[in-house]
Amino acid sequence: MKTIRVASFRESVEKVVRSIPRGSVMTYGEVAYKAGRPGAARAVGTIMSKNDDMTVPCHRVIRADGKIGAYNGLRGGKTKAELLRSEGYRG
DNA sequence: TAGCTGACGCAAA
DNA sequence: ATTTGCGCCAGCT
Repeated sequence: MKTIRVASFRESVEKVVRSIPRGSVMTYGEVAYKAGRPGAARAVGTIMSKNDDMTVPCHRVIRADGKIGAYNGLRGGKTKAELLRSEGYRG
């Protein structure tokens, strides 16, 4: 029998972001939708901002208007734009 | 438990 | 096309 653990929205979001293939990007709204909470794009941003997990390619999550948005800069001076461009994203 | 914060999203001007 | 304002949701103190 499985544990009765209910994945927090945060865990779902991290899982979705982790599933984003290299060279591709997803909007906060899309991530929220896949995480099971359509419209929670804001919450996704809130979660990502405090996310210290390097296993989550949070830099692959951009805004719905096409802008890159913000980034914690945990990569070491690398900007979100630099990382995305490095992976093949041109915008 | 309640209130504040913020890597967003969309509509209107 | 750009800027401003309001609404939305989950996390953190």
